[in-house]
Amino acid sequence: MTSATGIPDKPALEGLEAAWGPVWEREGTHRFDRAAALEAGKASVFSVDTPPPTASGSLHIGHVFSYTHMDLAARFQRMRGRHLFYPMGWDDNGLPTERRVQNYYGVRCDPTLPYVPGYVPPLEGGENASSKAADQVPISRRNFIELCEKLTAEDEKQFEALWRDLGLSVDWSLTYRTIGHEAQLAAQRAFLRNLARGEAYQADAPTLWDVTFRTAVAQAELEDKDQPAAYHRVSFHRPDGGTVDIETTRPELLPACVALVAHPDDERYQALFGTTVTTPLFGVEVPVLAHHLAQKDKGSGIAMVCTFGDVTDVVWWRELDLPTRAIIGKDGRILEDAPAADLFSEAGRAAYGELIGKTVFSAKAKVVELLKESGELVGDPKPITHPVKFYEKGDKPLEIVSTRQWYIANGARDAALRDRLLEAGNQIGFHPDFMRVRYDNWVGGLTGDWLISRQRFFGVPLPIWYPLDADGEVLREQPIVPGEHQLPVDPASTPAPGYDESQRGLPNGFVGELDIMDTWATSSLTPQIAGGWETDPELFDLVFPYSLRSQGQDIIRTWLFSTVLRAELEHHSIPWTNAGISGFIVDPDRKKMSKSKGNVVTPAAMLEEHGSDAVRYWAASSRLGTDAAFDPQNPKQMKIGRRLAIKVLNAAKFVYSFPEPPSGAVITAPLDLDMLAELDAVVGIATAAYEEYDHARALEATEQFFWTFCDDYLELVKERAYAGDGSATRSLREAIDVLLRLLAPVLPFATEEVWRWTHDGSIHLAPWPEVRGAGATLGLLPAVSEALIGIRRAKTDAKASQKTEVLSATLSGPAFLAGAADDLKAVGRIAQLTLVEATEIAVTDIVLAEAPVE
RNA sequence: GGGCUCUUAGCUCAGUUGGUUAGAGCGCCACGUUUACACCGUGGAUGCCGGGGGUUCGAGUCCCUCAGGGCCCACCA
Repeated sequence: MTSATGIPDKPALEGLEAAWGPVWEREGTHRFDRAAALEAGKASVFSVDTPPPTASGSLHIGHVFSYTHMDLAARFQRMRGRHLFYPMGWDDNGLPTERRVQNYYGVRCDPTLPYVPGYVPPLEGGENASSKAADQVPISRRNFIELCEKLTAEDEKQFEALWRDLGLSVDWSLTYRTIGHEAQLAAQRAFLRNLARGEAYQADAPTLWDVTFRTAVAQAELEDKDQPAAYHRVSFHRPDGGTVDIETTRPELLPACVALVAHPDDERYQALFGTTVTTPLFGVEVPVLAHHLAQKDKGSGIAMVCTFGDVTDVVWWRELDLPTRAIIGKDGRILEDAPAADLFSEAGRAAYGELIGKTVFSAKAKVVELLKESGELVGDPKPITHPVKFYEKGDKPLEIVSTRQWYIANGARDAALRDRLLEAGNQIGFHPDFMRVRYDNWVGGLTGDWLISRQRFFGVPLPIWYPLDADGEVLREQPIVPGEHQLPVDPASTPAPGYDESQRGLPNGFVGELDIMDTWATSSLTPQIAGGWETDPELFDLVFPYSLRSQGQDIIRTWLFSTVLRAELEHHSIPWTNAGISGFIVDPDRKKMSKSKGNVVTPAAMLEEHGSDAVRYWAASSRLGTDAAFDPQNPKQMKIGRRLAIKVLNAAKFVYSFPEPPSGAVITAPLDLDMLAELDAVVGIATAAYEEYDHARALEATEQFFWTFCDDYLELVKERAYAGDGSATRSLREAIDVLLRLLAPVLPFATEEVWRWTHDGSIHLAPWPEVRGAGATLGLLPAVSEALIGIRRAKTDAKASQKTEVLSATLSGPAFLAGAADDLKAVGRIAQLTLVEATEIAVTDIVLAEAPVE
């Protein structure tokens, strides 16, 4: 224990972070006391499922905002006597890390290369390194992963330092990494159990594909972006020599065309249904079919179906049982061998030859050129802007490629599961409540199961092998799984159970699955990872379901949903009883603040400039779910918080400067009793607000009272306090003790500094103030304050100093004002005060002395 | 196209189940260096509560409608 320290002459906010952070660490202030929690029982635990920030990204103001909200709830509960289980994770697995490593070290992964021990990358800290793939040195998968681990470890150190500076009351002994051993174990175990129950399965199907990262992506990771495009009117040829014109934005997919589709009711095309037409340039015969999804008013009303231009093509392809003639490879370039090549006309083969190896973009230009030459392009392309699906982290449109992938059932194709998930959502307390709608909408709108496999390198491997038959064919439908005791396992470097490594890739041998799991497949298990699921049952029982999930609203469809899903599948339980959803930060123009704008102030610089308490105050003054405007050029809210924190230091110093109340001092003065009764009411409001995760309301009520306490009460009792009046000095100390604790969640540094002047031990482990039921107040403090304002106004109007003596004045108001008449006389420097009973409070007949009394 | 959310002072926002004369902070104006605080104090001015209609004794609050922001989802020929 750090013993009580002296009260400094000039208390300051500077240096409090550096002073108290290490003390909290040394004293274990934020440590989860498992033994005590076990003793007190599960109900005594408050467990927090913390969002693991993406380690390779940078923390921004939005993180500070939402992590502070979480910390406010945690600190409140800790002071309420709950045992806090408050871990922190780092999401260091996945694509953002890979991308950052590529740029930082100037390398890229090529799994076919051998491992080079002691490899030294071409760049170190090359933030401005070229991101052009051509300039990046190919290295082995193992070398690549080593670099990933190295870089994320560095990032995580910086993140932890920032969070400590911000004063997050995380138990830093409870950290995890989503690429770490525990996370891999939990992710693989959960997957194997999904597989055993039939919830995980593999399927060969058209998949949304990012050509830059060369991986499949899931529905939850999609983002629409408006893109320029053009309608190209193109003529197909009827057997009778006539033409059918279609409009397409993707003429380069003509060689992948498998049909034309129009609406069954469309009279213009009814005669064509059941006939065939031939494609322009390539001369492939394709059927004209009817389908209700075709829209009469779009383009020419008849659409070309290609494998695959968009998700509607996939629907048509599936429902009309069309052939697959894909021409786009996983690298986004036109394949060398077109599946329909033998159907092409002579000219078509020549045309296709000119497309091979081209990107979609250049292939399009080439096809348009050829169509113009052949006269099959009608008119000029009409430029449009339309939404196109992108991977949220990518910058090229997604293609649809047919691949074999792993999925987890998410209710999209299973009404019973979907209902269970909706019911789970109902059981969770969303804060604010309307955020549940976003969850419901997402669950209700799912169009397919969750695609969890990724064709990447840095992530948790799918723990699967496949046998090879005597001909060396991979038997995909007979996956080999490890026992749970073998986990975590990397099938790329460990042989399948029952096989020797020498049999890898050989007939009658085995191959390891190379795909890894999507990062959400791991982070959907954060409660299980942090809580020791299956590895520490005692702990898991204590903390699961968690008390609180805290997160941003932008990841309801990903993290929140997937966590509910995994908990439902594995435990038939909700993962947490409450979900606190923070809004996001908008810039002064009401636009979502984006990193690209360049006006981003780093959190570290902000904490440095304003102080952590000030930044926390800013976050705390916004309610959950509400977007907060933030102008980095003019951070007013920070200044207000800073002012409050400084005021706390000074007011407390002032209070403690009065003589200590004599032992046995009793609070008798009406004004003192009334002030404490008001404070009691504030405790009630703040407590109820925090219990509802309404930290902003708690802060507002507390802050409002605190300023009244300083500006009015403190002024009114000054004279009595100087004189050593026990009622006043005791009241002041009791009040400041309560106020400090009410403010402790928001201003952990300033309140701790002050608390330790007179207490051993941390304020953050002090009990939250109790409502004492002090009863209704007379309203004496506000009434006297009003009278005081009258006196002050008279002096201000007279342009006189507040020190000016009042020779005489008349105070009218309720009779109870008499109880504070002496206090009013003292602070107002009133020589003679006459009391007149009235319902309205007013100070009249004020006669000021000529000059201030020195 | 569907859903959610917001619109209150110049700015950022409170405003509970409808209830006197609608609040706070910032900013602005004036005054004041008072034995906690100049990173200060005191006082003051500031409103078609987005528009329109309705319910009610009474509407910032409830209902309808229109307009405008923001977000999510859907659509992508």
